[in-house]
Amino acid sequence: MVRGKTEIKLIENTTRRQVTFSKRRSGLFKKAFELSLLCDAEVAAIVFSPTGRLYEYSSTRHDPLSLSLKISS
Amino acid sequence: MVRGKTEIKLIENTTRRQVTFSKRRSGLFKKAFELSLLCDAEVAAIVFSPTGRLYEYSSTRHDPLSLSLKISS
DNA sequence: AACACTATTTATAAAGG
DNA sequence: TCCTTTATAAATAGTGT
Repeated sequence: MVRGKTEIKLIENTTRRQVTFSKRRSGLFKKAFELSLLCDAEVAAIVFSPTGRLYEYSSTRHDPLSLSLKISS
Repeated sequence: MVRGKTEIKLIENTTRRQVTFSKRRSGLFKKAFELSLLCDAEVAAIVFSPTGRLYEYSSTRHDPLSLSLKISS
C-alpha cells in the first residue's frame, strides 16, 4: 500500500506497468470529466498504449464527420 | 480548506469556477505527464475554456505538418 | 485479468497575504 | 490575480482473492 513517494519514471516491471496504466488512465479520464462538469469546459484526452492501442475521453458528443485529409511536409 | 466532499456539478460562482478551472487543468496535465512517463504511453489532453480559450498538453513533440482538411457531412 | 482493501501520498478547496 | 498555507478529500501502489 504505497510505500514512500512514487518516483515518476518508467515502471520496468511489465505487470506493474500495465496495472498502473489501467488505473491511472481511469483516473485521468475521471479528472477530465470532473473538470468539464465543474467548469463547463470541453475536454478531450487521448492515450496510446505502448502497443498502440487507443483510449480516449471526450466531454462532448460530436456528430461524426467524414474527413479527407491531405498532408504535406 | 475543503469542507466536506465536493459535489461534481457546475460551480455557479464565477471566481470560484475560474480558480478551480486553473487548478484542475494543471492537475489534469500533470496526471497526463505522469501517465506517459510511468507507462511509456503517448498522451494528449485538450481543454477549451467556456470562453473558447485552448489549453493543451502533449507527451510528445511532433513536427508540425501542413494540413488541408475537407469536411463533408 | 479484474475487484477489494488500505496505508499513504497527492490533489485541492478555502482562506489569507 | 497569483502565491502560500493547511485541512481534508481523492487517488493510488502494493497486496490479497
